[in-house]
Amino acid sequence: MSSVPPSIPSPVRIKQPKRADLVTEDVKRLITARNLKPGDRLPNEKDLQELFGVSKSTTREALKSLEVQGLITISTGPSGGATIREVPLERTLQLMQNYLFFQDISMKDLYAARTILEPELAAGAVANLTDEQLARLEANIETCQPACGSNATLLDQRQSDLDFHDLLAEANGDPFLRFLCQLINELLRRLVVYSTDTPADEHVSFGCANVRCHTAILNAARNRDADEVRRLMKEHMEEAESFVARLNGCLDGRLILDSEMAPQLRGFEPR
Amino acid sequence: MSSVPPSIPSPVRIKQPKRADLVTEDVKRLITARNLKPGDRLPNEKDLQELFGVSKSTTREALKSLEVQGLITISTGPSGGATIREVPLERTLQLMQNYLFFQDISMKDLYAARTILEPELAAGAVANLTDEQLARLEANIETCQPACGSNATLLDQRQSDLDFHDLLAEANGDPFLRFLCQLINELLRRLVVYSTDTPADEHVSFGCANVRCHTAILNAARNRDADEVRRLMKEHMEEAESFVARLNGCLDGRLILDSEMAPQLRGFEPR
DNA sequence: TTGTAGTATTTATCATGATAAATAGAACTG
DNA sequence: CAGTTCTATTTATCATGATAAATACTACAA
Repeated sequence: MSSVPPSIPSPVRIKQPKRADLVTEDVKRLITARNLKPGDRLPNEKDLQELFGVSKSTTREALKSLEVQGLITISTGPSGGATIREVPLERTLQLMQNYLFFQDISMKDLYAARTILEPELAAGAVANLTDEQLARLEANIETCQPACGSNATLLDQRQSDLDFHDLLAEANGDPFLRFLCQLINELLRRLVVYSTDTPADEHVSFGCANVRCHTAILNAARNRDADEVRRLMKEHMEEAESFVARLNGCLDGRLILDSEMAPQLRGFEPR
Repeated sequence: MSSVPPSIPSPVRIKQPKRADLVTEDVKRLITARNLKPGDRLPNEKDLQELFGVSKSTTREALKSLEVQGLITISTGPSGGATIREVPLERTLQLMQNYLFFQDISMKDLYAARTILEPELAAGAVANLTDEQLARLEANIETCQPACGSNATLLDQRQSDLDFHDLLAEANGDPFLRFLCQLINELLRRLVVYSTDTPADEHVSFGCANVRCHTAILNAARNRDADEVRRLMKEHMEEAESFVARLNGCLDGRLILDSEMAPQLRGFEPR
């Protein structure tokens, strides 16, 4: 018999890591150790097989893992293979939604976080807003003017409303706060559904209120009045939450698919 | 399982989605459509091959993708194969750290978000805290008493300090706010490094201040005084940030590996 | 110069096993 | 009954191609 001691049947046996996962880790170490940057290339499949002493299928699974994690793209052709890339925001948001799919997140929860974060995000963006960004904010408000719209148009407006907040997020210098707000915006964008029997005029009221709030925020931002922006945004969030509640807005519990997301997910990287 | 469908050469080339990714999407649709829950099993490899009309390697890559995303675990043996699971928090945090690896997040950014969120998190937890949780908080404070410790012990105390905040997070009823705070805690836990030449007594001061703050927060929590908890936590965050700054704490820019994380990542699921 | 056609490289996908390891459940044993 | 062994099932990993498709580059033609 071998020298391995008779494994004591413990309640939790240690799961043997799979080779592909070990290779994935090795590649990550390689990235950290060699300080590889987006655009740098990994060795091709054949070389990786030799480098780590594993078979083709194991190598391919490891690369698949890195691809799913958003860390590499793979292309065919000469000088093809795996290229490191900056993990796209969209990819991260999608992976996060896999998690939230199983959590019982309510609209109330989302708005609780939003009411805390958005005012600070907006206030922090005020100082950085360029003329161009201010112009885009103004243009966005135009788009959101609720005219006589079909129901589909009204839903489109809910999407455009969110763009206003994404634009503000872009102007904030804090990448982490930005990320948190983008996450919330994305969740609202993908998962909010309204009951079909909601009267259209309620939606119109919602749109009008948003336009009013956004306009006020934009004006305060033009005056570089961060405190006022914070105050207005807080009000806006509280009002918006009550509108959503009145419209029976709730979160759709479903898995987001890759194909619903931005094209960068497909792995195409211009340069 | 025959040949790949021919593609018509169009003027606008769209990146052809890979088969494995299409299969991954199909499985996700299956999960949503059939309302599959954690513990439910997918068909085995062979059946999936037939179901989707793809080869073994493609099937395996699709399963690998789902596994990396944390949506399934795979086991061998009779009645083995892919089992749906709730995406573990740890998995999600790791995937998110892949994203943040490329973002230039500073300690200041992290503490900005923390100072906004933690006070609300703590205040929201007060009403829900059970006696058992209060006891655990108290026990945690004991652990963090900075005695005469080696440098390694001092760093361990930084980790234990974070446990206090994780314990509070657990008691908050809002799963989304909880998630955000757990994310921050995890980032601090994994990525904060201190310069080696920091005097030990500064670390001791830090530890003492934390114990003081945590004690005050615990007392206020026992009195179910949410406002006081909020106020104390805000103070605590501001003080902690200045301590970290004085200790030259900064974020280690590296990729987190699976093996650093909790065992649930390995795919083991009791039941 | 500009566009096209050819060529070599590399991944994508398929096919078809073989051996090893993990595992659940049945059969056996003290 | 409790523990062990046997056995069938299923994935893990390897091996070894073959054909198809995407792509970078080069050579050639208008």
